[in-house]
Amino acid sequence: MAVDETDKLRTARITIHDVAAAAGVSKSTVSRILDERLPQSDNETARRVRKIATDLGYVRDVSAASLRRGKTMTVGVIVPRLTDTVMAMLYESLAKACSRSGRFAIVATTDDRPKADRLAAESLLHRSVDALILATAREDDDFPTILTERGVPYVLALRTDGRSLSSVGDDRLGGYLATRHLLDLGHRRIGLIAGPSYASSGRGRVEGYKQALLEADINIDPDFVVGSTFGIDSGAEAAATLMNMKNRPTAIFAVNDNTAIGALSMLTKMGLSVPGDISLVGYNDIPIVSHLPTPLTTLRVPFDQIASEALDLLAASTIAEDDRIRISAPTLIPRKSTARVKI
Amino acid sequence: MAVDETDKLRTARITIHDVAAAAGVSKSTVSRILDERLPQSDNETARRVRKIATDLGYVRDVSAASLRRGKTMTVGVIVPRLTDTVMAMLYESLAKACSRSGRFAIVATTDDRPKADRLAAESLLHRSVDALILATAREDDDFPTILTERGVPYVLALRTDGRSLSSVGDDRLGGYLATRHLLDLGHRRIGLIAGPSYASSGRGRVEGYKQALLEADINIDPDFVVGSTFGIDSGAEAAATLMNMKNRPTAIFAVNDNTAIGALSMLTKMGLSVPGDISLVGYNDIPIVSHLPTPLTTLRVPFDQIASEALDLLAASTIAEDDRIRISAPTLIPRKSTARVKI
DNA sequence: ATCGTTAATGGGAACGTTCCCACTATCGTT
DNA sequence: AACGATAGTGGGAACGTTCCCATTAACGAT
Repeated sequence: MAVDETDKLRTARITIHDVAAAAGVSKSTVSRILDERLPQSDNETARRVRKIATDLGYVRDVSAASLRRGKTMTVGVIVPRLTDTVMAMLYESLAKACSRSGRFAIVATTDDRPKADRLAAESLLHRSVDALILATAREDDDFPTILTERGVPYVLALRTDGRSLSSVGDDRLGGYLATRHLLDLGHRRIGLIAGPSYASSGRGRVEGYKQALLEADINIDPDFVVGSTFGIDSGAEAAATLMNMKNRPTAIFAVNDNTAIGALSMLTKMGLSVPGDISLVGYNDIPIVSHLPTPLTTLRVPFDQIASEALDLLAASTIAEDDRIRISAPTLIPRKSTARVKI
Repeated sequence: MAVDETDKLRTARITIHDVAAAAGVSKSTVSRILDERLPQSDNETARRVRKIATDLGYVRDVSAASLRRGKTMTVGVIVPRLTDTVMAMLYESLAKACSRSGRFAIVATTDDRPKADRLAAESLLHRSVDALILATAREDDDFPTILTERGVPYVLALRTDGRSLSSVGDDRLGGYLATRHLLDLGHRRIGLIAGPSYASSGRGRVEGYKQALLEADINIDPDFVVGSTFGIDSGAEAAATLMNMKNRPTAIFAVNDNTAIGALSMLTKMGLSVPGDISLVGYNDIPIVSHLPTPLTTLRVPFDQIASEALDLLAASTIAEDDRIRISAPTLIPRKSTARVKI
């Protein structure tokens, strides 16, 4: 008998009815008292019901609640891949921010395939997410338009298409700070590993770079701006290109830490010392770069803030036209990979 | 009017009723025909209903289905952190394997806090996952017991407690292969950065190391086995410890790529060349290690297979006593960080 | 021709919640 | 003392599915 009891407790789910019965009120009352969206009432009854609910170990059935409410309290996140540490950091920040507001973030990856964001979105929408957060925005993409047409709320993160609601880092500022840092160290010939043109993040950093050079009255040598992907290999190639020039740069600003790591490899391979022969700046401050043989000077991106702003944009019902793109400022983290230029 | 129509189509969800009405059958019939668990019937009606369903753009409401079925087709994954690339790889493999069986993997992180797996599990169980996959198992932990008592199906991945259903890599073999590789290159004094004792993965690799040395009739010098966490810094420290010995090793096997990267940093800082002065082997083959200045020799872990086996264990209703722990073999990937010992 | 067997169908009750609505009690106001 | 406003309560219908059950149709065997 006692066994049966505990057995029941273990398997059978405790519903709102059980709580209602135990408290001697109706299920409606319990539902209202436990509704986390309503202002928390502190009735005698309310307190008692809450106590009983926790004592009984009641947890709301999300399926039932979602079905009735028409909301799942779930946000879908689409990233190229989680093995890209930058994306993992973004996702962790988003997950944290979601849980603060009682929501849950689920993630799908596109595996870097260009149009795979559609599939990823489909799989997330099948799970009835309330909204999407995309970290895969490309300049020319019409995917946001499709989402709008389908009535799916979404926000772009880290990259923007310039039109959609977006929460991004201040890439222009970051690019400026990085370049300015190198200028302050006396560098005049600064190479840029520029990243792909489709990503707004990369483009912004390039603009910041140019702005800093202009301010310092330095001509922008187009040869010093080398395109790349965001991958490590590409960074290595770009570094080789820069280093094989006749009047080669004394410093390199890489569009992200991955390309910086690739550049570092290549420079080492070429027998150049960092920062002895050449200074190097990355971007993102992924955990590994502070532990490299030469800890990397880089820009720390406030992922937590970017995540908060993204959710904030989702929550807001109306958004002023000039507030559609939230921009969070990065911080320069000087480490060992940058030094005063040798004369 | 026409506007109203399209507007309705856009917002109002298409239900099984709509499909039934359009096909002139009952909702029960539609439900049965679209049930993906039943063998796909190819009636005249079945084909017609399926066609109409896709034409209308019907997608099953997961909340309603979950509520009624009592299953969510969702698997919860708990990892220490996704910024650990190994864990990101595992999660991506699990997500892929889940989607193959029509399920979805959601993830929660413990942020490396020892008992945070309870919280993570709680947050996942709140979302009514059907099962859990844990990559956080510790030797002495009673968390699995708790889960069993609560009747939550679970499988351990990458690490095992020796009792629970588990899908792991063959760490002993991996350790053996790594060490054997170094032995084959003529190394006799091989240092080991051993990892924390609570993780079965680390312990297995240590055993493999010892086995290889024993086979080669080499005494195991306990000083050559240095404990560590799985972190980069810790790898650096351990490498320093090893290199500061009077009769120091000519090769180091690091328990994972992170510690190997730390070790590489430290060795470089100490002015030692890899593999010129010292050979180095890592473990896991995370993407970055093939792009380091010295591409790292390491062991590739078959994450996809480990993920499949984990889901397989979840699916199996009964499991033979000797089949509770599935073991997948890793592969040695020789790169530039290991070379024949200098005489 | 009749019977039993199998296969396909539709009606309707569940799953656990939320939310609309009607109802009662309480309170301050005139 | 009577009144309207306000707050709290409970009944019951929804949300979209699945699944049990009863019914009908089809078919081969006797």
